[in-house]
Amino acid sequence: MESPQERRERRRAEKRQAVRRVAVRIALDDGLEAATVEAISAAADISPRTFFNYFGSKEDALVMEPAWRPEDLMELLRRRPEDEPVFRSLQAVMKEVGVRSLPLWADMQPFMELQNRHPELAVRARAADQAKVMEMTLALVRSRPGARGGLHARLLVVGSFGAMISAVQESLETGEPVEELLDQAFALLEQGL
Amino acid sequence: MESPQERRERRRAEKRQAVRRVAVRIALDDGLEAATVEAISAAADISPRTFFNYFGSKEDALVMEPAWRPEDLMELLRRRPEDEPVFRSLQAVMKEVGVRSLPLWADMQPFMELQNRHPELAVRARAADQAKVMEMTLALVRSRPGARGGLHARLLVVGSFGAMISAVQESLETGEPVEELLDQAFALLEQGL
DNA sequence: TGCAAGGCTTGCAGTCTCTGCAAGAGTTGC
DNA sequence: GCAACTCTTGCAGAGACTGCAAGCCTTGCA
Repeated sequence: MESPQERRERRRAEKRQAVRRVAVRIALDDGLEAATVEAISAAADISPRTFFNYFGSKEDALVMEPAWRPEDLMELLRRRPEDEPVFRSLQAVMKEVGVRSLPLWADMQPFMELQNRHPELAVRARAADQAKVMEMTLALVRSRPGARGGLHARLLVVGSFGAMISAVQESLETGEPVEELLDQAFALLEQGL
Repeated sequence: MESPQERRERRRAEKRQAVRRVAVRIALDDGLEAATVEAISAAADISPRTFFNYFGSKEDALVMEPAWRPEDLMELLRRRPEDEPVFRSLQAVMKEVGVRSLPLWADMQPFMELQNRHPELAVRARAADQAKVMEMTLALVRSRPGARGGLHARLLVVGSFGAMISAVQESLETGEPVEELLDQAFALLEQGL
């Protein structure tokens, strides 16, 4: 049975996705500059004001629903055993995050197409979250026993996130399973490029 | 002797830096939301319209002058010998770029402070260039002989840029020389984290 | 010195993103 | 069927950004 609370959340999520689809379609068909908030909300049959109840910014509606919020990722990291090597923790969490994205990839071809045409979109839309989570991850890595200097910690973090993003993009492009690609990516990082 | 052309360019660059300083100072003293284009240009003694002759966006004025444009970096990469291993080419170019930044770091303490408080600023301001240059680098890496698959190429690119950024930030924080840190970073990438 | 060409600065008007507020409509719980 | 709650919307306003055209200033040259 579904509680009213859950019901509301589900319908909200569905509406978000519906608006996203409309927005991306407009951007693909008529160009990015045609995808104004006014145009999107008209096509999605909501008021412009309501658009901003669903999305914090216009760009938000033009990129894929994120599979994780910064807090989620940090929570996953903190739950890892204290004595696990940091590299393994990062690998495990990135894998979890990558796999968790899968169900959201149902109808993402248009998103990929838009991402190819305007690669700066995702970066801009997620800049704040990205920066935040990388900063927190860096702090966490440094606090772990066995930290090997500032530069090493930084490389661990940028490497891990880079590996995840690379694996995801490669998977989207070639169709290979993300999990394997993630393992390969981390193996490359571990053993050297 | 200085040609009139050069003279104009120099004065333009000086003015850019002057406006930058003013903008960052306001953001640090009164908060980011107080740093409106109107406030900045008033403090810099130019009209708001002129502000946009110098900067493509407000955020542009709040981050450090970039040491390279995408074309510069690609040019550096293309000039590398054809038979050099890609990894070495990337290492050499990133080193060149890192070192070239040095003269621009004369009075960057305020920029660092702002960057610490709002880490998303630089990402957002440089998103388009960053995305563009990484895409082009990826294409170039893939076209080089000895390419080892899509995932490997992606990791080379994100790893190289990550190494450069990590080394620069670490150097800014600890005062260690960038060149050494860059070598260390690439050694870590090469031999494994 | 004086003038023509080209660059720089500016104001203006307009578009677009985004926000706070408050009114109204629809839902839910009892 | 009423009270509390949530959701949608309009409105007004701030702030980023752009194209255009007028005026100013510098530079090159006679």
